[in-house]
Amino acid sequence: MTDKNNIEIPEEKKSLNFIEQIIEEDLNSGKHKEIITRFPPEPNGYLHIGHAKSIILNFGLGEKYKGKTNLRFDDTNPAKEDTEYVDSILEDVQWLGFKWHGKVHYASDYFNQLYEWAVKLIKDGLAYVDDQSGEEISVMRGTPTKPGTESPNRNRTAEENLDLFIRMKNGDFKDGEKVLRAKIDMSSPNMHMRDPVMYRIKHAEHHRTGNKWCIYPMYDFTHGQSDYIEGITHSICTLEFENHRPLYDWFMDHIYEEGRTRPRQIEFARLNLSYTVMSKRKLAELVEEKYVSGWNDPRMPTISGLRRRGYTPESLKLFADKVGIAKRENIIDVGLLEYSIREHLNRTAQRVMTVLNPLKVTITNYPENEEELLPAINNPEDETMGEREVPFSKILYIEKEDFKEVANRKFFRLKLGGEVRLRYAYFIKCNEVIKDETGQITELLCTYDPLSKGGKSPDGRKVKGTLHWVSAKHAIDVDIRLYDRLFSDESPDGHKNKDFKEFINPNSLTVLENCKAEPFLKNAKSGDRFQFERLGYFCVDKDSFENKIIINRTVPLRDSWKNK
RNA sequence: UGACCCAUGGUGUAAUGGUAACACAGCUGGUUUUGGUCCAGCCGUUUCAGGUUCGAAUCCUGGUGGGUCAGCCA
Repeated sequence: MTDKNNIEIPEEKKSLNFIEQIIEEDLNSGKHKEIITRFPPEPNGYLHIGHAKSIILNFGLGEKYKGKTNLRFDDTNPAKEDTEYVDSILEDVQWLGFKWHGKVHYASDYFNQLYEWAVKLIKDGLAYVDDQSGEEISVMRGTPTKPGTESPNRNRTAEENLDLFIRMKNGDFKDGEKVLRAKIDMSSPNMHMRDPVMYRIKHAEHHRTGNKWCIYPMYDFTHGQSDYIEGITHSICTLEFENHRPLYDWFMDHIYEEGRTRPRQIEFARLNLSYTVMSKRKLAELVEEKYVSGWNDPRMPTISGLRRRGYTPESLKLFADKVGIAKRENIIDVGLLEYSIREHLNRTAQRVMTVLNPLKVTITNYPENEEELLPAINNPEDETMGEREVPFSKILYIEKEDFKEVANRKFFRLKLGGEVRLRYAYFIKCNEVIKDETGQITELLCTYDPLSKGGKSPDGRKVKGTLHWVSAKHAIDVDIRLYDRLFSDESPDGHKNKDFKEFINPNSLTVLENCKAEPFLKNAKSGDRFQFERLGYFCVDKDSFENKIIINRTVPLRDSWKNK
């Protein structure tokens, strides 16, 4: 490699994360010819950006290593699950641009097989039916530092256990009356190994199996086996399942058949984002208590919320890439997410001029009924997007905050007696300020320099500021929703004795009505994204109707002018 | 007073025993018909203490700090 005669430039190899390293080892060693991963949501809520990280990881690995990725619903708890969530999850995964291999899988598809494995474990003396109440079981389990106590039912014969289990299945018992437990070790230092419950009785209707079953397997007795059935090679989950891995392996040890693919569980750190909460329970609370308009409120960190806010699938992939994969607990600065959407939209978004808080400007030396069309660049980062024409006339709107009667030299926008450029139009100079009785500025009287058409100075004189503007006569009215972070605290659920809702930002939504937009926006459709010059990236909301366009601000432009 | 896991700039992620790299944030400055973009520079004696080694962010031991586990949730 360091041979001086060797003129080969070593390939710049992007470093692998620890999961990719494991996969490459497994592929190189021949342990697996092909990898199969899976994304296994429980359909009991909407997906959030943390799930997006997991989806991108699992499907990304499948693509990178030319393997497969399954989508499997972990639907073993009929009390909490619903097809509404199934539908939203399907939509979100597809929106992110991923295609699962084959059909959609459901853990409930495996209930028969799971039942048979349970019977096998009973016959092998590795599982027993326990009559104790939930509370008794809990007490008998001990604590992390004190070993548990064995159940009085622990040494029933296989025959008795089998009979009882069949009767559980047949509906002979009420909810909670009996459970099936694995017979492992009540004194294990790992709580999960203290005879974990495998099956519980729930007389509830399941969203897919209806009333066929009244016993349902627990997560631990379902997940690994589902992986096994599907031939999953790498079962990737978050850190809190680390302590479950010995149990995952224990069940696998007792059902595994030589020659089949044996799945391996690998854990990575879940995503945490600053200034928001990520748990399904807390997000549901925000929805139920109407702090937001729904799961897809643009302030929510849900995939559907981000989508409505204007985030693109590409931006979330860019974000996931920057965030990386590791085992360290983390809180990612929400600024990184914002950077990611700017990065994508800067390259792709149509530019347009819109005035949020209009201030009337009359060009006193511009002919009364004259109007002209001025060419404007659609995206300076992408020539192929071409140009459009923007109408100019005597009466215009500029942004209120772009004018100050008097200001220091750091303020290089419009001031009384000062000159600025109107983007793609002319240089204008402000000569007079008109105010109402209360002293509020209502109008500016300006003159333009006809020779500066297009914004180029004819005599080489410079202006420091360039403003966006809209012709009053041609402007269309739009309503704009400005969003700020939902919480005012960096880690709203990180305070011991405080409810996360105490940190809700009361100003997370500002609605501006009758903003003035360039006519180009007339035909904008729900979901269209734009850069409003000098302001930020915006996305047309689905709430828009016939003749009123409603627009969400996705994210402001970076602003290095932090005077004010 | 258990088991398992983690520890590198403000925030994340690399460096796989051989000069601590990249991104974001922040701060300077340059370019610019968006105070955007783009470009350049600045910003860490790798949690501590020992040990192994010619050489340690990396391996070993111990400490400290943090996380997870006591659902018939996933």
